[in-house]
Amino acid sequence: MKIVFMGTPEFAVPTLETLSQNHEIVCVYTRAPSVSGRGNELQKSPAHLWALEHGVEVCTPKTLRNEVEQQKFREWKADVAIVAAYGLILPKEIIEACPKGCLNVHGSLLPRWRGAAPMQRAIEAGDKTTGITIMQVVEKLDAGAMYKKGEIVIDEDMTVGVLHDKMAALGAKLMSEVLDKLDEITPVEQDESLATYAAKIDKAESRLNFTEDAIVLERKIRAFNPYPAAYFEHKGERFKLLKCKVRCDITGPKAGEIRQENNKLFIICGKGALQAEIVQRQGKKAMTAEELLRGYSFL
RNA sequence: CGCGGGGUGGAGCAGCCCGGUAGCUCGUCAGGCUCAUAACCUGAAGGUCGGAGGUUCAAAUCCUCCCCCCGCAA
Repeated sequence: MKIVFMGTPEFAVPTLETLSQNHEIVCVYTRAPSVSGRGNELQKSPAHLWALEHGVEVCTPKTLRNEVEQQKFREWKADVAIVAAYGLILPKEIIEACPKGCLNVHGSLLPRWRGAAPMQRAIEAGDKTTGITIMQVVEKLDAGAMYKKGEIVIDEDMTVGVLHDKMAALGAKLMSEVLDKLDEITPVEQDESLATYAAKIDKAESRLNFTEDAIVLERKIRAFNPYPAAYFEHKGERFKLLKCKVRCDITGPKAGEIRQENNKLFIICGKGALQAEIVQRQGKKAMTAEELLRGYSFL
Protein backbone atom coordinates (compact mmCIF):
# COMPACT_ATOMS: atom_id res chain seq x y z
CA MET A 1 0.00 0.00 0.00
CA LYS A 2 0.94 3.62 -0.37
CA ILE A 3 1.33 5.10 3.08
CA VAL A 4 1.65 8.59 4.44
CA PHE A 5 3.43 8.17 7.76
CA MET A 6 2.96 10.70 10.53
CA GLY A 7 5.24 10.40 13.51
CA THR A 8 7.93 12.24 15.41
CA PRO A 9 9.89 10.69 18.29
CA GLU A 10 11.90 7.51 18.64
CA PHE A 11 8.71 5.60 19.38
CA ALA A 12 7.59 6.10 15.77
CA VAL A 13 10.74 4.81 14.11
CA PRO A 14 10.27 1.02 14.47
CA THR A 15 6.80 1.27 12.95
CA LEU A 16 8.11 3.42 10.14
CA GLU A 17 10.98 1.04 9.54
CA THR A 18 8.79 -2.06 9.59
CA LEU A 19 6.12 -0.67 7.30
CA SER A 20 8.71 0.52 4.82
CA GLN A 21 9.71 -3.09 4.20
CA ASN A 22 6.36 -4.16 2.77
CA HIS A 23 4.78 -0.89 1.76
CA GLU A 24 5.61 2.31 0.01
CA ILE A 25 6.11 5.27 2.32
CA VAL A 26 5.27 8.20 0.05
CA CYS A 27 5.92 10.86 2.66
CA VAL A 28 6.83 11.27 6.31
CA TYR A 29 5.01 14.00 8.20
CA THR A 30 6.82 15.00 11.36
CA ARG A 31 7.23 17.89 13.74
CA ALA A 32 9.42 20.65 12.36
CA PRO A 33 12.99 20.80 13.66
CA SER A 34 13.12 22.82 16.86
CA VAL A 35 15.84 24.43 18.91
CA SER A 36 16.84 22.16 21.71
CA GLY A 37 19.79 20.77 23.56
CA ARG A 38 22.97 22.56 24.57
CA GLY A 39 23.73 25.49 22.35
CA ASN A 40 20.09 25.65 21.32
CA GLU A 41 20.72 24.10 17.96
CA LEU A 42 18.02 23.02 15.53
CA GLN A 43 17.30 19.32 15.99
CA LYS A 44 15.43 17.17 13.51
CA SER A 45 13.09 14.52 14.90
CA PRO A 46 14.05 10.81 14.83
CA ALA A 47 11.39 10.16 12.19
CA HIS A 48 12.76 13.06 10.17
CA LEU A 49 16.28 11.65 10.30
CA TRP A 50 15.02 8.22 9.29
CA ALA A 51 13.30 9.72 6.25
CA LEU A 52 16.40 11.61 5.19
CA GLU A 53 18.48 8.48 5.56
CA HIS A 54 16.08 6.48 3.41
CA GLY A 55 15.42 9.12 0.81
CA VAL A 56 11.77 9.57 1.74
CA GLU A 57 9.98 12.90 1.32
CA VAL A 58 9.47 14.91 4.51
CA CYS A 59 6.75 17.41 5.36
CA THR A 60 6.86 19.49 8.53
CA PRO A 61 3.75 21.68 8.48
CA LYS A 62 3.06 23.72 11.61
CA THR A 63 -0.63 22.96 11.23
CA LEU A 64 -2.89 20.92 9.00
CA ARG A 65 -5.89 23.10 9.62
CA ASN A 66 -5.81 24.93 6.32
CA GLU A 67 -6.87 24.11 2.79
CA VAL A 68 -3.37 24.40 1.34
CA GLU A 69 -1.88 21.71 3.59
CA GLN A 70 -4.92 19.49 3.24
CA GLN A 71 -4.77 19.66 -0.54
CA LYS A 72 -1.08 18.89 -0.44
CA PHE A 73 -1.83 15.92 1.79
CA ARG A 74 -4.44 14.54 -0.62
CA GLU A 75 -2.03 14.80 -3.52
CA TRP A 76 0.12 12.04 -2.10
CA LYS A 77 -2.77 9.77 -3.09
CA ALA A 78 -1.95 7.40 -0.25
CA ASP A 79 -4.16 4.41 0.56
CA VAL A 80 -3.84 4.94 4.27
CA ALA A 81 -2.35 7.34 6.81
CA ILE A 82 -0.43 5.84 9.73
CA VAL A 83 0.05 7.90 12.88
CA ALA A 84 2.58 7.14 15.62
CA ALA A 85 3.12 9.90 18.17
CA TYR A 86 2.97 12.65 15.59
CA GLY A 87 2.38 15.51 17.97
CA LEU A 88 -0.30 17.37 16.07
CA ILE A 89 -4.06 16.93 16.41
CA LEU A 90 -5.44 15.92 13.04
CA PRO A 91 -8.47 17.74 11.61
CA LYS A 92 -11.38 15.84 10.11
CA GLU A 93 -10.23 16.68 6.58
CA ILE A 94 -6.97 14.78 7.08
CA ILE A 95 -8.51 11.87 8.98
CA GLU A 96 -10.90 11.27 6.10
CA ALA A 97 -8.49 11.99 3.28
CA CYS A 98 -7.29 8.45 2.58
CA PRO A 99 -9.56 5.72 1.19
CA LYS A 100 -8.52 3.20 3.85
CA GLY A 101 -8.55 5.74 6.61
CA CYS A 102 -6.13 6.83 9.27
CA LEU A 103 -4.70 4.41 11.84
CA ASN A 104 -2.85 5.11 15.06
CA VAL A 105 -0.51 3.09 17.22
CA HIS A 106 -1.10 4.00 20.86
CA GLY A 107 0.95 3.00 23.91
CA SER A 108 -1.77 1.64 26.16
CA LEU A 109 -4.61 -0.84 26.26
CA LEU A 110 -7.41 1.54 25.37
CA PRO A 111 -9.66 2.92 26.65
CA ARG A 112 -7.29 3.10 29.64
CA TRP A 113 -4.68 5.86 29.38
CA ARG A 114 -5.77 7.93 26.45
CA GLY A 115 -3.52 10.91 25.94
CA ALA A 116 0.09 12.01 25.83
CA ALA A 117 1.99 9.91 28.37
CA PRO A 118 0.32 6.49 28.61
CA MET A 119 3.46 4.48 29.36
CA GLN A 120 4.64 6.78 32.15
CA ARG A 121 1.21 6.89 33.75
CA ALA A 122 0.79 3.14 33.62
CA ILE A 123 4.05 2.59 35.51
CA GLU A 124 3.36 5.43 37.91
CA ALA A 125 -0.06 3.98 38.72
CA GLY A 126 1.44 0.59 39.44
CA ASP A 127 -0.37 -1.18 36.59
CA LYS A 128 0.70 -4.81 36.28
CA THR A 129 0.26 -4.84 32.50
CA THR A 130 -0.12 -2.42 29.65
CA GLY A 131 0.19 -2.73 25.92
CA ILE A 132 -0.36 -1.43 22.44
CA THR A 133 -3.63 -0.62 20.73
CA ILE A 134 -3.97 -0.14 17.00
CA MET A 135 -7.04 1.96 16.34
CA GLN A 136 -8.75 4.37 14.03
CA VAL A 137 -8.01 8.03 14.37
CA VAL A 138 -11.14 10.03 15.11
CA GLU A 139 -11.53 13.65 16.06
CA LYS A 140 -11.77 12.89 19.75
CA LEU A 141 -8.33 12.09 21.13
CA ASP A 142 -7.47 8.38 21.17
CA ALA A 143 -11.14 7.42 21.11
CA GLY A 144 -11.37 5.52 17.81
CA ALA A 145 -12.49 1.94 17.24
CA MET A 146 -9.80 -0.66 17.90
CA TYR A 147 -8.32 -3.13 15.40
CA LYS A 148 -5.85 -5.00 17.53
CA LYS A 149 -4.23 -5.05 20.95
CA GLY A 150 -1.07 -6.57 22.37
CA GLU A 151 -0.24 -6.89 26.05
CA ILE A 152 3.04 -6.28 27.81
CA VAL A 153 3.73 -7.17 31.43
CA ILE A 154 5.20 -4.39 33.52
CA ASP A 155 7.90 -6.02 35.63
CA GLU A 156 8.59 -4.85 39.18
CA ASP A 157 11.73 -3.05 38.12
CA MET A 158 10.75 -1.88 34.65
CA THR A 159 11.58 1.69 33.72
CA VAL A 160 9.69 3.62 31.11
CA GLY A 161 12.81 3.54 28.96
CA VAL A 162 12.71 -0.24 28.79
CA LEU A 163 8.95 -0.32 28.38
CA HIS A 164 9.13 2.25 25.62
CA ASP A 165 11.46 0.14 23.53
CA LYS A 166 9.32 -2.96 23.94
CA MET A 167 6.19 -1.00 23.12
CA ALA A 168 7.71 0.60 20.04
CA ALA A 169 8.71 -2.82 18.73
CA LEU A 170 5.32 -4.36 19.51
CA GLY A 171 3.53 -1.39 17.97
CA ALA A 172 5.45 -1.87 14.74
CA LYS A 173 4.60 -5.57 14.67
CA LEU A 174 0.90 -5.07 15.35
CA MET A 175 0.49 -2.23 12.90
CA SER A 176 2.12 -4.31 10.22
CA GLU A 177 -0.22 -7.22 10.97
CA VAL A 178 -3.28 -5.00 10.89
CA LEU A 179 -2.34 -3.51 7.55
CA ASP A 180 -1.91 -6.97 6.08
CA LYS A 181 -5.51 -7.83 6.95
CA LEU A 182 -7.07 -4.41 7.03
CA ASP A 183 -10.13 -5.36 5.03
CA GLU A 184 -10.82 -8.44 7.12
CA ILE A 185 -10.77 -6.87 10.57
CA THR A 186 -13.84 -5.19 12.02
CA PRO A 187 -12.73 -2.60 14.53
CA VAL A 188 -14.32 -2.67 17.98
CA GLU A 189 -15.64 0.48 19.61
CA GLN A 190 -14.11 1.56 22.92
CA ASP A 191 -16.14 1.45 26.12
CA GLU A 192 -16.31 5.15 26.97
CA SER A 193 -17.19 4.42 30.60
CA LEU A 194 -13.74 2.87 31.14
CA ALA A 195 -11.73 5.70 29.61
CA THR A 196 -8.94 7.27 31.67
CA TYR A 197 -6.49 9.98 30.70
CA ALA A 198 -2.73 10.05 30.85
CA ALA A 199 -1.76 13.68 31.29
CA LYS A 200 1.50 14.73 29.71
CA ILE A 201 4.52 14.82 31.98
CA ASP A 202 5.12 18.16 33.63
CA LYS A 203 8.75 18.81 34.57
CA ALA A 204 7.58 20.03 37.98
CA GLU A 205 6.39 16.51 38.73
CA SER A 206 9.92 15.19 38.53
CA ARG A 207 10.87 16.77 41.86
CA LEU A 208 10.40 14.09 44.49
CA ASN A 209 8.30 14.80 47.56
CA PHE A 210 9.61 12.48 50.22
CA THR A 211 6.57 12.85 52.43
CA GLU A 212 4.90 10.40 50.07
CA ASP A 213 4.96 6.62 50.39
CA ALA A 214 8.23 5.03 49.26
CA ILE A 215 6.30 2.61 47.09
CA VAL A 216 4.68 5.47 45.19
CA LEU A 217 7.97 7.34 44.84
CA GLU A 218 9.76 4.28 43.50
CA ARG A 219 7.13 3.89 40.79
CA LYS A 220 7.52 7.49 39.84
CA ILE A 221 11.29 7.07 39.62
CA ARG A 222 10.81 4.22 37.15
CA ALA A 223 8.12 6.11 35.25
CA PHE A 224 10.49 9.05 34.84
CA ASN A 225 13.63 7.09 33.94
CA PRO A 226 15.33 8.03 31.69
CA TYR A 227 13.36 11.18 31.03
CA PRO A 228 12.87 13.62 32.65
CA ALA A 229 14.27 11.70 35.66
CA ALA A 230 13.00 12.18 39.21
CA TYR A 231 15.30 14.21 41.45
CA PHE A 232 15.82 15.84 44.81
CA GLU A 233 18.06 18.69 45.85
CA HIS A 234 20.81 18.76 48.45
CA LYS A 235 23.04 21.74 49.26
CA GLY A 236 21.84 23.47 46.12
CA GLU A 237 22.76 20.56 43.88
CA ARG A 238 20.38 18.35 41.99
CA PHE A 239 20.55 14.59 42.31
CA LYS A 240 18.58 12.44 39.92
CA LEU A 241 17.41 9.14 41.32
CA LEU A 242 17.44 6.66 38.45
CA LYS A 243 17.00 3.44 40.38
CA CYS A 244 15.88 2.84 43.92
CA LYS A 245 14.79 0.00 46.13
CA VAL A 246 11.85 0.29 48.50
CA ARG A 247 12.84 -0.41 52.10
CA CYS A 248 9.73 -0.88 54.21
CA ASP A 249 11.96 -2.00 57.08
CA ILE A 250 13.59 1.40 57.42
CA THR A 251 11.64 4.28 58.90
CA GLY A 252 12.30 7.62 60.49
CA PRO A 253 10.43 10.61 61.85
CA LYS A 254 11.77 13.09 59.32
CA ALA A 255 10.79 12.56 55.68
CA GLY A 256 13.62 13.54 53.38
CA GLU A 257 16.37 12.69 55.88
CA ILE A 258 19.39 11.20 54.14
CA ARG A 259 21.37 8.43 55.77
CA GLN A 260 24.72 7.00 54.71
CA GLU A 261 25.55 3.62 56.16
CA ASN A 262 28.06 1.06 54.93
CA ASN A 263 28.40 2.68 51.51
CA LYS A 264 24.63 2.65 51.16
CA LEU A 265 22.37 5.64 50.73
CA PHE A 266 18.91 5.80 52.28
CA ILE A 267 16.26 8.49 52.13
CA ILE A 268 13.47 8.42 54.67
CA CYS A 269 10.01 8.78 53.15
CA GLY A 270 6.56 9.49 54.57
CA LYS A 271 6.11 5.76 54.69
CA GLY A 272 9.15 3.48 54.53
CA ALA A 273 12.36 4.57 52.85
CA LEU A 274 14.16 4.46 49.53
CA GLN A 275 17.57 2.90 49.10
CA ALA A 276 19.26 4.74 46.24
CA GLU A 277 20.96 2.43 43.77
CA ILE A 278 21.72 4.58 40.71
CA VAL A 279 22.19 8.28 41.26
CA GLN A 280 23.26 11.12 38.99
CA ARG A 281 24.67 14.27 40.55
CA GLN A 282 24.29 17.36 38.39
CA GLY A 283 27.17 17.72 35.97
CA LYS A 284 28.19 14.10 36.52
CA LYS A 285 27.41 10.78 34.96
CA ALA A 286 25.00 8.33 36.53
CA MET A 287 26.71 6.05 39.04
CA THR A 288 25.92 3.62 41.81
CA ALA A 289 25.25 5.04 45.25
CA GLU A 290 28.43 3.34 46.45
CA GLU A 291 30.55 5.09 43.82
CA LEU A 292 28.93 8.42 44.58
CA LEU A 293 29.63 8.07 48.29
CA ARG A 294 33.30 7.38 47.65
CA GLY A 295 33.78 10.95 46.55
CA TYR A 296 30.78 12.77 47.98
CA SER A 297 29.17 13.02 51.38
CA PHE A 298 25.66 14.16 52.13
CA LEU A 299 26.51 14.68 55.80
C1' C B 1 27.13 32.92 20.10
C1' G B 2 21.02 30.55 25.78
C1' C B 3 23.19 29.45 31.31
C1' G B 4 26.42 26.27 34.06
C1' G B 5 29.57 21.97 36.07
C1' G B 6 33.46 18.55 34.76
C1' G B 7 37.77 15.61 32.27
C1' U B 8 43.85 13.73 37.95
C1' G B 9 46.62 5.43 38.35
C1' G B 10 40.79 0.38 37.06
C1' A B 11 36.13 3.35 39.88
C1' G B 12 34.55 7.82 42.67
C1' C B 13 36.90 12.30 44.32
C1' A B 14 40.66 16.16 46.68
C1' G B 15 44.54 19.32 45.03
C1' C B 16 43.94 24.41 40.94
C1' C B 17 42.01 30.73 43.50
C1' C B 18 47.65 31.85 46.69
C1' G B 19 52.71 27.79 40.62
C1' G B 20 57.72 24.17 43.49
C1' U B 21 58.97 16.40 44.49
C1' A B 22 50.60 13.65 42.78
C1' G B 23 46.89 12.67 47.73
C1' C B 24 42.09 10.29 49.73
C1' U B 25 38.26 6.38 49.63
C1' C B 26 37.58 1.84 46.92
C1' G B 27 39.31 -1.89 43.66
C1' U B 28 43.55 -5.16 41.95
C1' C B 29 47.91 -8.34 43.32
C1' A B 30 51.02 -10.67 47.28
C1' G B 31 51.40 -11.95 52.35
C1' G B 32 49.35 -12.10 57.46
C1' C B 33 45.33 -12.67 61.15
C1' U B 34 40.74 -15.63 61.46
C1' C B 35 36.49 -21.51 61.97
C1' A B 36 35.31 -18.00 58.28
C1' U B 37 34.33 -13.34 55.73
C1' A B 38 32.34 -8.26 51.77
C1' A B 39 35.92 -7.50 58.36
C1' C B 40 41.01 -6.30 60.09
C1' C B 41 46.70 -5.82 59.50
C1' U B 42 51.22 -5.42 56.26
C1' G B 43 53.31 -4.64 51.61
C1' A B 44 53.19 -3.93 46.16
C1' A B 45 51.84 -2.73 41.23
C1' G B 46 49.44 0.96 38.48
C1' G B 47 49.19 8.08 36.51
C1' U B 48 51.44 11.33 29.11
C1' C B 49 47.13 15.17 35.76
C1' G B 50 41.75 15.16 28.12
C1' G B 51 45.05 17.28 23.77
C1' A B 52 48.27 21.20 21.53
C1' G B 53 50.79 25.64 22.15
C1' G B 54 52.45 29.77 25.47
C1' U B 55 54.37 32.33 30.20
C1' U B 56 58.12 30.72 33.94
C1' C B 57 64.17 28.61 36.81
C1' A B 58 59.72 25.52 37.68
C1' A B 59 52.78 24.28 35.37
C1' A B 60 47.71 19.37 37.50
C1' U B 61 47.96 24.55 39.21
C1' C B 62 48.51 30.84 35.17
C1' C B 63 47.18 32.32 29.60
C1' U B 64 45.33 30.78 24.47
C1' C B 65 43.05 27.31 21.16
C1' C B 66 40.90 22.41 20.39
C1' C B 67 38.46 17.56 21.75
C1' C B 68 35.13 14.88 24.96
C1' C B 69 31.33 14.13 29.13
C1' C B 70 27.28 16.05 32.01
C1' G B 71 23.33 19.37 34.53
C1' C B 72 19.71 23.49 33.57
C1' A B 73 16.67 26.12 30.33
C1' A B 74 13.85 25.60 25.78
